[in-house]
Amino acid sequence: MTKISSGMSATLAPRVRFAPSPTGFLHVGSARTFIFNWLYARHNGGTMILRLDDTDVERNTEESVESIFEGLRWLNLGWDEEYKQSERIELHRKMAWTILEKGLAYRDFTPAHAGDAEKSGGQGTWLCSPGARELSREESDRRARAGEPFALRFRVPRGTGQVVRFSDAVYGEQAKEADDIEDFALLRSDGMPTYHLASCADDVDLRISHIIRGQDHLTNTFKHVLILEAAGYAPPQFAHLPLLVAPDGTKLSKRRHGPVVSVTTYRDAGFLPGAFINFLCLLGWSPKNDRENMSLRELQDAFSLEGINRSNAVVNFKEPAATAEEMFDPKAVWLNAEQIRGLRVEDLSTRLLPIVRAAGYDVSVEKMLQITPLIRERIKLLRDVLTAADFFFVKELPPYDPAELIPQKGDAGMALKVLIKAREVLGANVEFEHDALDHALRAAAQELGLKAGQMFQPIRVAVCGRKNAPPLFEMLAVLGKETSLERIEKAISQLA
RNA sequence: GGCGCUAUCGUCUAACGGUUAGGACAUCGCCCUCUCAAGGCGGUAAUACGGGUUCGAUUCCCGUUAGCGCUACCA
Repeated sequence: MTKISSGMSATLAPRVRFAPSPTGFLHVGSARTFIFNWLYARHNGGTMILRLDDTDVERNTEESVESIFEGLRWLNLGWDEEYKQSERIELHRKMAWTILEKGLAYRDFTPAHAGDAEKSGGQGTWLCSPGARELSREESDRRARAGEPFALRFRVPRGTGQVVRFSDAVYGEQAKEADDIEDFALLRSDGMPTYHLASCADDVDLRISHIIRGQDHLTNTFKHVLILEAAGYAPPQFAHLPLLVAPDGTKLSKRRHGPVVSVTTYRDAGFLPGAFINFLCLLGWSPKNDRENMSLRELQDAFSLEGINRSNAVVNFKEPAATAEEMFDPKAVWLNAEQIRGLRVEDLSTRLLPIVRAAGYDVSVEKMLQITPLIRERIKLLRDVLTAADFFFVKELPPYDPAELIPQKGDAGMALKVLIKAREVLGANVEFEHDALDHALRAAAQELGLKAGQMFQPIRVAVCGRKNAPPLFEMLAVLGKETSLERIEKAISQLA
């Protein structure tokens, strides 16, 4: 009976929505749901709708709304229409009364039951409050008029052998016996709509064609189908996404897993939004052709509901982590490093500069532009710039162990000899540029009868304070003659 | 407890019923090399278990086990 209209909506430009409830920060699972909806809309020339599902006044917070927008803004994908459920309550109630009028809902005057019965010994599921369902309409109306509070419940067609069905784009044909569904609430006793009602009423009103959401809603969908049919509407196309789970196997939650599940944590650690999006897309979806590092445009072109799989995906992270990098899923970090390397120097430099300045270093645009190519292949997260290039930013090097100056198979004497020679060579008329420095320093090594590595290491440590660093000549060129010589001088005095 | 969903290397995944079960990350080794990276090459590593169906099951069916989800006047 509903085949025709749902078939039609599938051929029209799709309308999809992301509907977070503002009860905490935007977490990675929600972000992925947003991204999949967005990708589906953009791939099919449809409309992306953002709807704040804020009917739970008790738990909603303004900070949460702000935090969700903050996360979405960083993703930088945008949306076409925006709604707030709390401003649409009348619409929801209207649908509730329609269902009541049809006799498909009833008033339940029993006080809210506090989910205690099922824990202790209670067999099976709670299905309805005894007596409430059988109350006559006259009696029900009378008590309501008298001002007695009630919740409005859906009258699930139990005992009729009816089976509720829908077809999921990801999980296939779904069926559940009405006997196994409890009389869920539509309206709370304070008159506020429940999630199920509000969601269905809004989806109808906003003409949502495809509901793409987490699999935790799969079993709720039977209730939604019931509501929609009772109100006289054809259900949209459903597509449920496999859940993102923590390394411990449980659904990601802010409560259990902390800030690592917050989108802003990734942002603050120095992920590129594109890499983060890319990573999330690969969780529960595959382009089926072994492509992994993809641009937003490529993701958009390749995206389809058919590519979504059915099993939960683990997001790896370590909560107490030694370094920021260890905290995140290695694949996410790799993708980020990969995309950083793919950035043009100017683009990367522009992203790096604010981070460097926020850390208190006064660095010019020009200087940053010189430094960037030296660290582009050495950083995985944008914030790594602070540890990878710190010696470029400071006037004086922080203290380091002079023993580091000693080269392989050498001793302090050799280090000293090298540095004195370096002071001489670099202090002379050599141009501070790669090739010239290369020639001069290699010649010096030969003169001293040393291997190139033995020559370079003391100089490297002297100018940057550590063994692992960008290539020496490039580094000296950026540091400049004055700073380089100052630091070599200091190293010499430390060895003497 | 009831109902539902899921099950391929450590992780993310690929494989119209016929493949030496492929790729990526991670890991290990080698090469390149002024260190560190990056890059190149190679290695280790998987179809949860038991029954069917079939000439032939990772693939289809049933069962077991395990995990997850839902079971609120939360969403």
